[in-house]
Amino acid sequence: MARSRATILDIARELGLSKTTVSSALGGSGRISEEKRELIRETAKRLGYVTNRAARSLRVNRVGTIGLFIPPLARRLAFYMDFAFGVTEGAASADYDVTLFAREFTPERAFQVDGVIAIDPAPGEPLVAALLAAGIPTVSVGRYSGEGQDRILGTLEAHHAELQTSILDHLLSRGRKRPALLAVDDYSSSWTLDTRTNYLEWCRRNLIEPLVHEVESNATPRGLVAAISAAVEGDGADALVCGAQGHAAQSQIILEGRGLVLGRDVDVASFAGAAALEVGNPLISAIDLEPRGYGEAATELLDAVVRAPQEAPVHRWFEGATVHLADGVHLAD
Amino acid sequence: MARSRATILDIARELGLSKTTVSSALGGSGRISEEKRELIRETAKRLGYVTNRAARSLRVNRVGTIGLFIPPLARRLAFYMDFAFGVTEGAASADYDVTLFAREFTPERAFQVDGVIAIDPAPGEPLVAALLAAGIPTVSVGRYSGEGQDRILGTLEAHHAELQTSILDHLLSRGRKRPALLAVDDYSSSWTLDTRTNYLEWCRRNLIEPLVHEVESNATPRGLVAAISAAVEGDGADALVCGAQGHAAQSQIILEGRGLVLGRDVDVASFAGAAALEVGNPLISAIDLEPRGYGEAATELLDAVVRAPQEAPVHRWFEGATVHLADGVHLAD
DNA sequence: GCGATTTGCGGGAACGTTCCCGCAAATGAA
DNA sequence: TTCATTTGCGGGAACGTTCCCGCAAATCGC
Repeated sequence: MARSRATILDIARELGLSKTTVSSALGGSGRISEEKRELIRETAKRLGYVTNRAARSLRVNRVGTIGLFIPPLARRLAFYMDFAFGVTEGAASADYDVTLFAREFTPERAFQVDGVIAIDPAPGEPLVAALLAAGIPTVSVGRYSGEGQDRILGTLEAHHAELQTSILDHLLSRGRKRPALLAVDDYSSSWTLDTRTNYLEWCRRNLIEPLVHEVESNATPRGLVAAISAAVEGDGADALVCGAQGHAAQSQIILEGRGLVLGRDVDVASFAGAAALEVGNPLISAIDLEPRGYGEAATELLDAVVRAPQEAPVHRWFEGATVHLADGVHLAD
Repeated sequence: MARSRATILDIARELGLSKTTVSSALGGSGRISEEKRELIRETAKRLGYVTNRAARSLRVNRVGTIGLFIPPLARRLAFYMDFAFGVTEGAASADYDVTLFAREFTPERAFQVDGVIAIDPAPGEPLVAALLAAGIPTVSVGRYSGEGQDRILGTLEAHHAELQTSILDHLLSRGRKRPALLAVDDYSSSWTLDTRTNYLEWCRRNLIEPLVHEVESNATPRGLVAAISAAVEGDGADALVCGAQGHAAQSQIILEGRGLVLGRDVDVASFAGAAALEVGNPLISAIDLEPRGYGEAATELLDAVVRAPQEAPVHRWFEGATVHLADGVHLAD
């Protein structure tokens, strides 16, 4: 496509100025009279000028692109999709584009990025290890452990443990003494792993018998039905805590189909509430992880550590995640 | 990040050759002795050389990146996520990176891409219109109609109508005379619109009373339950055809919760089967849209029309989508 | 009114590639 | 041997920016 765009030189010629003047007028730097600057801006617009990023990149040694890594098994989840578009939005305001990482990362076929965001990488995730080994500035969302972890420039974390604990505490305060965890068997995301240990830890602290039921991450509805039966009928669980987006909503359907009333006969909660489906659902307690804001925050962190390199790795908390508690009917104790 | 990578000149100096020689050895062009070419390749690897895409782009006037547009309301659907990674994979083998389009496209803040893939754009979608107006090479997956539609370089289509018809025919052949459509109210994707008209058309041809029930695209489970009740109990539907990924699986749960047996009392089908959940589910008839392959095919089409510009717009069919029919129990007529 | 500083702008090099051309040496045909 | 062709490689320019520096003219301090 030989679409020859107007260059800075075209503008300069048009106005009888030099490219230096035009460049600094457009870039905001340099000492230019305000009237001339405005004139240059106008003609740039008129000629349909758009700055050639390749040329700029070459000169300033900065690509203007950040890479995004999402764990393969997690890619289909709406949460990560929302996160991705959050990153894209944050990136846009910092003048980055976002490239999706799918293929392998090898020295020969390296992506050309200023940095990358890796969300919930499993311990030792090969792609992240390769990035770190290659010295690509990398920020992790959720802790990364494994090969090269000391080369991570920054980590963004949400208060997963506290939020999850507050949900469990709420259930307990409502008199639910047998909350079961419906966990998924996806170990490619660190979040899944952390969730489980946090639940077990909470049970230990509160002297509550842990009831963990595993659901295949891409199981048929049957699998969920079986897990719920095992929990409610088998174990006598009085509350269901779901570790995957959408599972709480599906649980609601299943339980109501059996004539149970949510908030009275049984409580349902989600550690990763899907928008509308679970977050905002008055019968379900759910953590709203605010994926878009999370993504934007990740971009800000990456931008910060890339711009102003720090001695030590930077750690930041993401404060946007919130918990929505369903009150249900008052339970007599 | 002042990570100074090895350049072509470093290799040239190291071997006492000229940059031209090194460049053509690495690029595969030019007349070079095979031994020298191998030597150059080795030292390139040894020095950790990776070609600077900015410099190349500047020289050859090609960016090496394609943009991907997904309708805002559809972004959260797993189908589009899979499609996106299909595109990314196809792009990788053609040596492209993939940039996600989230922000506006304006002449001043233009993305720097060689072309873009727009999937299921609604008629007149503003971003697509802007791209076409700016002369960005654009390929549409699913027909695009509206402003600038004649500037579309290529269109990739799946046999949605035929596949959907074959599902409806199958239901009919099993004696289901009152199949209801559970449609979603998302009009930002052309696929949704086409699905509905195709269903109505089929009903007209087969003298069957159309039963359309609308579900909010991000409704709570309650909404789906209500729609199903209205269809099955209200309208006496004997089959449910779902127009959104995941709805068939949820329908299964709801119906089984009511003691109905799928394939005997009622049939369930999906026009957009979710992997594992619906496609491969022996009780549900589902169209497997093969999103990954679809994405790869889209990349191939874009690459083709960008490389070798055609006179007329190119139209291609995607043959990868398949339909999986659930037999259920034999129904006496 | 005179030197010092500031303002407004331009020249030129550099970023790392690719590609056109040129030129010597090697090879071929006669 | 002689001339034509091929082979192997290098010089140099160009892609569009940015940025360092230089240099007049204008402004300022006293």
